[in-house]
Amino acid sequence: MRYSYQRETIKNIVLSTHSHPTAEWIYNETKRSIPRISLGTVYRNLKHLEHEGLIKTIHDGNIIRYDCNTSLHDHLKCNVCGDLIDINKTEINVSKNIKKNFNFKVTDVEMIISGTCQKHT
Amino acid sequence: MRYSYQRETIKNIVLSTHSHPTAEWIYNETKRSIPRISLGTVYRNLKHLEHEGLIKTIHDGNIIRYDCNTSLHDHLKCNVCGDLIDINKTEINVSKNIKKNFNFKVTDVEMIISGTCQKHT
DNA sequence: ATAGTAATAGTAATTATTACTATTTAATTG
DNA sequence: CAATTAAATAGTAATAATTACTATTACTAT
Repeated sequence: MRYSYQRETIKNIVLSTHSHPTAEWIYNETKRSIPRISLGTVYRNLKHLEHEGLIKTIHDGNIIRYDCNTSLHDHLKCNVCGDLIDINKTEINVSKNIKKNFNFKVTDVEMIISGTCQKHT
Repeated sequence: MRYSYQRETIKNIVLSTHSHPTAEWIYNETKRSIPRISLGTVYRNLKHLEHEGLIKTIHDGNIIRYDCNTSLHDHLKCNVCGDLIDINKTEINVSKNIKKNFNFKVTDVEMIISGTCQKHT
């Protein structure tokens, strides 16, 4: 992987927020230091960073968000404000049971719990 | 809700398969009996059927699939063949714990477990 | 310093979904 | 039963997120 200033900048931006940003948000942030950056460059580098295991993707409805928290965790999604809240994995041994019962080799578990967060009570 | 032959046909098609079809697939199936049906009609009626609680949506990556199984269950997604396999809810009391620990009112839990299914071992 | 090639910018294309509008059709009423 | 009304449709256009393409730029090894 050859060095690129664009990728380094994108990496720093994504790793410095816990807000589960979209590609569009990251694009706009990156433009602040690299005004001529291309949206394609952002997408390409986010893929690279994911491949390297530095970030993870979250499928939030039908848009993709990026998460600098690569540890095992799930998300609470508030239907009112749209916020995604990190929570610890609620079911650690899901893989083992699935493997046993379905002969299915688990590589990833993605859980999104929707509802209303405490801000709207 | 006024009767429509289109909606009735779409409903029967979705309720008669467990293959978690996409809107496109449902559109093509429906065209076999209603050749001039519009894709917009399919989307609109799938929304209606979901609203009535007759079907559920599954967010598979960034496309939407439709599921006639409205009971509480999760999905195994095979990364090789793309198949979605129904499994019973692995964590029934997730809502209660989340409610308690995060003051978050859960309305839906969507979990997709990715990996490799038994067909590829 | 140069050559080679990976990465980029800018733009076009693609895919899934939603919006729009003139026309059709189901249901209601006199 | 014919006329009225409004919901639903067909066909098309628009939108949004993402990917593909290509000429140019810029890292890096020699």
